[in-house]
Amino acid sequence: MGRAASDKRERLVAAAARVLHEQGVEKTTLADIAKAAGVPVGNVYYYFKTKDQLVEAAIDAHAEGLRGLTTALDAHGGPTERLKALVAGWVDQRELAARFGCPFGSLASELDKRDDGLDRAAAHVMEELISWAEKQFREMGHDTDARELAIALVASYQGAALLTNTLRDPDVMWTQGQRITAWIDSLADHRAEEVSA
Amino acid sequence: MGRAASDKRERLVAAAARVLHEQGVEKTTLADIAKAAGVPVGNVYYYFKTKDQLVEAAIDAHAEGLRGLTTALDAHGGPTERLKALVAGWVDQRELAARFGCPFGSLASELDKRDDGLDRAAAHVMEELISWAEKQFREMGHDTDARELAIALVASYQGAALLTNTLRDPDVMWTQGQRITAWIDSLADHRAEEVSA
DNA sequence: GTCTATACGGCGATAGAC
DNA sequence: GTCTATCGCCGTATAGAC
Repeated sequence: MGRAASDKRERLVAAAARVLHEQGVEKTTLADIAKAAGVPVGNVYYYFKTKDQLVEAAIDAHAEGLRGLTTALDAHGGPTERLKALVAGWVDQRELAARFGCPFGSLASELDKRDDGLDRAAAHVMEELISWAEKQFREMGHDTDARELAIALVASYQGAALLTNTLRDPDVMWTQGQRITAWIDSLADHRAEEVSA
Repeated sequence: MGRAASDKRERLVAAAARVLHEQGVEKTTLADIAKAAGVPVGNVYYYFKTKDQLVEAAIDAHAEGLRGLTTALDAHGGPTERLKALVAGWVDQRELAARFGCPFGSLASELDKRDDGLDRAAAHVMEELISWAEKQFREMGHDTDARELAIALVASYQGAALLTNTLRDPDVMWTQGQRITAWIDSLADHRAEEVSA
């Protein structure tokens, strides 16, 4: 595989991730993606055998982006700061969420209607996010309910993103982000209180 | 319009609401809905001019179902009990949520990708739910932040439903329902504490 | 490797018999 | 009012020229 080939493939995947977010999986045609990537329609099949494979590549791109984010967060601060930074990143994307919802959540929601492997691929990415958050809560001293808290965190965000989108109001995400941040802070006291007690 | 006509119309709408939830809007064909309703395919157009009008009728059915639920809840107990009963109802549907997500949330999420009026129709139903919850919080003495709390409640549920669906695990909804219920209880103390203080 | 032209199937919607 | 047959479009996927 040559250099130019990889370049077009990357452009297709990047365009797919963006357009699938904006339009949804079922409404998006290969022509839409090809046009956004600046690639002739029929040529898509040189890089991807089916539309589903292109969707899967877009999911993988989300997975890599998530890994890049969590790796960057792992480099600085403590678990509480890392979780709050995660939320802050979500709040920063509130304008996008108001227009199209959470880039990955709306994708997962749509893929969940399917029986093929694509729904499980999306589930795996979501699981990675939850696991990372779970690890942070465990570091904060929440040994027994770390996973429950991680799910509560991600659920709060996903629900806030859905309402932000449905109500077309970025302020919803901002307000809920404040709530979630305060909630994380209240959990940060957990170990400190036990230690000082 | 005769009796038989209304009957078929109702069957079509009921089938549409169910199949749209299970398969999603874009993946569902008129043939799927007609088959589920026991009505010949082409005959659908006697009752609905377009597919979108049938989807809109399904949204209206959700709206009426919601109104029936809130009306029933209004008849008993105080605002705290009503909100907890609402959550309990969601938890009871956790098996369905694990398979297909929240019946209305997944619909709203998909319709949000569209420009036509259907997305606003879904938004209106979501707004009704939020407004009802807001009223309950206001009755509980949360005058200033009732709407913020109502959005937090609905968002928590919608996010929990999304993760329940993605992870294919009804226990997620059960656990998060417990959390939300405890949270409502903690808010119920609000006015009592202020009064007793 | 890249792109054009086209085959093929499916779905929304219509026409018209009964 | 009810149902069948069918049209026309569009989207995926393929064949094959360059």
